[in-house]
Amino acid sequence: MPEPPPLREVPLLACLDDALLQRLTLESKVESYKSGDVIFRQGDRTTCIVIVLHGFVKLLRIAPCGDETLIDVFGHGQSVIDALTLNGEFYHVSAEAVGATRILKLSAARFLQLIPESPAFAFAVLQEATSKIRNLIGEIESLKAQSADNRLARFLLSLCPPGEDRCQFRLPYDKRLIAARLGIQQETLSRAFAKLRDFGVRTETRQVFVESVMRLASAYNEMEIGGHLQGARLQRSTAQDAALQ
Amino acid sequence: MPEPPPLREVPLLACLDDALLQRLTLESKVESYKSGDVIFRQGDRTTCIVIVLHGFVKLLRIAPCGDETLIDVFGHGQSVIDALTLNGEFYHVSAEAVGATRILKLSAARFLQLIPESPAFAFAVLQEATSKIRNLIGEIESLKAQSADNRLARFLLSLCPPGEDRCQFRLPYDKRLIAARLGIQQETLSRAFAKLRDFGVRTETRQVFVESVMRLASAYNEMEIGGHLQGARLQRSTAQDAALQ
DNA sequence: CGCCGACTTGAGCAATCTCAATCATGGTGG
DNA sequence: CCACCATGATTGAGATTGCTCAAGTCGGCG
Repeated sequence: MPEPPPLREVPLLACLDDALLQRLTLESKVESYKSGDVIFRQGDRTTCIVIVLHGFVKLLRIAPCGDETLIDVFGHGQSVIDALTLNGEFYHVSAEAVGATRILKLSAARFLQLIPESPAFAFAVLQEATSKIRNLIGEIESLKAQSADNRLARFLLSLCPPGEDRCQFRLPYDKRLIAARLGIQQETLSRAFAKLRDFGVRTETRQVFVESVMRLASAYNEMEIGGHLQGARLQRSTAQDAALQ
Repeated sequence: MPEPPPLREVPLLACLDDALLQRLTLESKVESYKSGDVIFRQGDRTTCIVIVLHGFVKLLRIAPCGDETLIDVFGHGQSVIDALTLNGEFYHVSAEAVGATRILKLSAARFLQLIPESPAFAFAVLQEATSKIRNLIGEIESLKAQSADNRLARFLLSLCPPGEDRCQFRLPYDKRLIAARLGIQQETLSRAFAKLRDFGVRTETRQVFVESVMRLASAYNEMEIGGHLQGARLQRSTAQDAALQ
């Protein structure tokens, strides 16, 4: 179990000098949650910026009818940037602890004050935001263009420790949550794992053994072809009169 | 056909004083494209920030196998913020003109210089980025939790001019592109339109007539119940040992 | 030992895709 | 002015993917 990392190791805060870091963390607090606890709720007024120190935090969107859709999962050292709003508005997602979790809560007000004061900080926040955008775009691509099997393969590839071709690792959280992350049901996830067995992926509950990352990667790339080229090449679209309304 | 809007009307630039706006636009240029022209290509070095003056710009992700996935569509006055990278890196998406389009290309280098110089500008950029994040989150929610019919209804609702209950409007671009935006095939889109006829939505090619926005909105909300409550309420997930790897 | 939760597996069903045919529509050239 | 072609849109039929419901297994823990 890693100790709460020095705040310097949090990318978002790495650029702050001592004085600013001081000011930012003066009103901050470390909190612990148990699995399922709500950290903040969609619709509540934005009061704090959350940084995960230990464990995982999941972000959900809650529809009027009560449906919960998993948006993102954050781990060790990550800042929950999706929730950032600049005008003291309201959270547009809810955050819950996954397993026992420890987080740092920064005051949103202080956080926002610092942006104009420190260009480096503003830059770091922007960096975080653009990288999150890239992330979400990848997610959308995945959801729109890939099958459940593909998405699982991609997910597993992202978990393989770099460097080794044969490797093993633990799934970071339970399969129900992984399924939600991939946008499928747990039964479908189970079957997707079963299909990957043919490509050298074995699982024992949480533990995953990958015979060859290369093989898995090429399976990932060929699956869409192996199936029958489902990914639609977009046609040209015309909008002669592109005037809206 | 609206004239190219004064740059002051572009939200991203509204906060700049004359001197800074001058500096930013010194190296900028206005360019015209015809339908399908590539504005920038995924993988190319990031050289400019694009603002749409007239027409539409679509963003695509291109997979190694050649599949193109539509990520986003931008219209009049919007800045193509998804493409922003801070370290003079590479575009991670491609941009193409949809119909005849006129855009403003700002120098990315100048753009980045301005961020530390003007806190207000940094704030505006960040604002744009966080609002894009909200947007993409909505997209993901839609893709994960809603049926094709729902997504179309939601899309149409977003196009209805505010205030009126009975209304009509033109679709901003052709149905193939709309289908791609919703993550479905054009045939499926066609059938989705057919289903909405029962809820007072009629179409004549590009023109859409909505009998009652309220009715459409309630159809949108009830469809998931009317069907059979497909949206999975997420279960609690445990991750006792949440240590990654 | 027995329960509970997480995971797996099977069977049938629903949503969506694919392929193919048809039908408008608008522009073009004779 | 009209035949003709290209493009977009619609519709039908069958294949596929993923979902739902229902058992059944496995492993840990009181």
